Amino acid sequence: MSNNKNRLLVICGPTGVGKTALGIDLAKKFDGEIISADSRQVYKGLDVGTGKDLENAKWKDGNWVVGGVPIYMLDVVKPNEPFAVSQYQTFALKRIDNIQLGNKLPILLGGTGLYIKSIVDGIETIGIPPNRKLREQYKAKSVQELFMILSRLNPDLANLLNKSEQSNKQRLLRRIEIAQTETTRPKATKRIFNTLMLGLICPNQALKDRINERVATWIKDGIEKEIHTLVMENIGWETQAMSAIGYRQWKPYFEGKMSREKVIDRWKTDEYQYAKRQLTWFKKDPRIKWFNVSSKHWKKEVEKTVTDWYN
RNA sequence: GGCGCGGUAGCGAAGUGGUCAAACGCAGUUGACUGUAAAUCAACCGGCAUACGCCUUCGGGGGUUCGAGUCCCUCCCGCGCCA
Repeated sequence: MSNNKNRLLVICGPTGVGKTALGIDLAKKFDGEIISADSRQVYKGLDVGTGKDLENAKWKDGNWVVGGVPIYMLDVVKPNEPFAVSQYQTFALKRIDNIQLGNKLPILLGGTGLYIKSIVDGIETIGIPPNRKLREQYKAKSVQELFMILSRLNPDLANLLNKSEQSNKQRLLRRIEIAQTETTRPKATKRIFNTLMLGLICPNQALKDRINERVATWIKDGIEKEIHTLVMENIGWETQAMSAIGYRQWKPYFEGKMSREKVIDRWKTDEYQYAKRQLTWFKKDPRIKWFNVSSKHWKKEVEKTVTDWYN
């Protein structure tokens, strides 16, 4: 396959900067199709609060199509099912292959850094599945104990961990899992693309404003009703899907323990904090070309960058 | 008008004579993160200083004390009860 045929355009950035709109724009101009890289939009039934922009969308052949542009990796699992990067990687890579085979430009678009990483860089240990038994067994152990266990299994790895990682139970459990299966590790998928990575950004206050506006819109668009439906369908608050921002915050409200107003405040704050975390992740990737959506000609600049790369 | 309770760092809230620049939570800042990633976790978080440290704080003012956020007096403000 020639280099030209192996293009992958990536659009990333924090929540609320307008990634989707740009993606659709570029898809139209460069004959592309979009693969969403969003860990919560994969869930069916989580529409309003995850910002799936489906107003003018049509469901066609098992996928959403907006303005003639297909968007894949939305609504791929039921809200009571777990979903992880490995599944994402598998499905998304297949999609990319298909799009390239159809001589179109795949556009990987989203705010989930790890998902993007799984496509662009691969994840070495991605073939090691979670060990539910182990997780259950070690659930009650302290962070210190887990660290000791890991140290015994793989001292070198343990010593590499920084303070943050050493205190992170979730991550420690995962590391123990990996250490235990080290010898039988399956080969990881590694693909090399001709990649252009675009990052969208805007000044802090502007981002905050955008987030506040979006939240207001989502409330108007019926987030409460959507959650009510999920609750009626017995989707538990503890599910991965319901841990999404804009959903989990409503738990105390539905239980009559918190006012609507407070829930919404909490929601906005969490949304903003999330955006900051996304930025922390993306900022350290030197391949990303950043565009400030508050500046005047950012779209033209983006188009120029893509054109230069495309030709 | 009387009695009672309370005013602590951006917010909430501990603290009752020294170990208090002041627990803890939230917010904030910076960051980590290769199968939960919209998750999970870390550091910092009065001012100045890289740091030893120095300086200014616990409603205002005045006292007691070697020493006060902590005790006394007084004033201001909020809440509750009685008038």
